[in-house]
Amino acid sequence: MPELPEVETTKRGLSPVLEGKRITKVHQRRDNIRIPIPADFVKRIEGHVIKSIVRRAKYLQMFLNTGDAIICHLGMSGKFVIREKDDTPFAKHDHVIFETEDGILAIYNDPRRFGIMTICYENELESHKLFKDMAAEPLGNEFNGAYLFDKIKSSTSTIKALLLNQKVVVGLGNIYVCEALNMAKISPLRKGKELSEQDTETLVPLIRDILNRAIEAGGSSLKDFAGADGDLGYFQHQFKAYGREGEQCQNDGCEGNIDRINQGGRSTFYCPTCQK
DNA sequence: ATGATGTCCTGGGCGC
DNA sequence: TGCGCCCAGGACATCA
Repeated sequence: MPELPEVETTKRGLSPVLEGKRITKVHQRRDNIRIPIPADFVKRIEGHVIKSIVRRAKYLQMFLNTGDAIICHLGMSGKFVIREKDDTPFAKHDHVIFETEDGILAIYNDPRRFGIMTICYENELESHKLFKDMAAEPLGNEFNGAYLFDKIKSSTSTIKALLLNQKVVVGLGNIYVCEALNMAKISPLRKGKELSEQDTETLVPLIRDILNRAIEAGGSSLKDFAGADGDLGYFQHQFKAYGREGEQCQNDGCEGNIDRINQGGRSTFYCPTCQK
């Protein structure tokens, strides 16, 4: 389930393979993923050079020397696989493949097709409907306790829903929201307007901390990349609350157990004993 | 305007 | 063994 750290890791894995490289061939094997792939997608990329790759929220933006930007979202099951070009046939869910001038394949594979692959002019990115309403990056300077407090202080939505809302802060998904709230000892059931500025001052550094540690774990996974199977962005990571229903809470001195509840059709894992 | 719910999609796990 | 059911989940669309 790619959230910010997985997308960042994917970006760091793609950069050395694609940046500065000419894309000699694009294999587009479907018309759509979650939304249609533009009809001129292949034509606008083939023969051109990827200047740089940037992560924004859970999106990758690949800037071409033509002034176009490829926009890519991994959805929930999307990933890039890197391998040298050979005779191996493409797999069932290999939807888009970028082939570089030096014979490397960057394969976008996405079984559940919740991802996005599209393209737009670089100078229209900021006003693009996918990006125009986005909140601050959680690892950027703009995101601090006061920022978060201001975004949620009058909301009757739960803090769980608010942290998942990309207009409040981007990049967080179900897993890291559960983890951050557990570490902050804040109940996912509390409404935004019930949090104090002290609460948000506690929460923000913990969000940054868990994201940074996950990115670090992702970076370690890339070091072994040459010997691995070529899958970018997915790595071993231990969570303290997520997926640990029935296990003891790991917070210092807490003897409660992790519970699993349903919020908005999604599972929330939290400790009712210490998360108030 | 805000918040809650529905929707898309496939593979894996489970119960019978 | 196989069938059907449910679940995972990001973000937009739609409804109240």
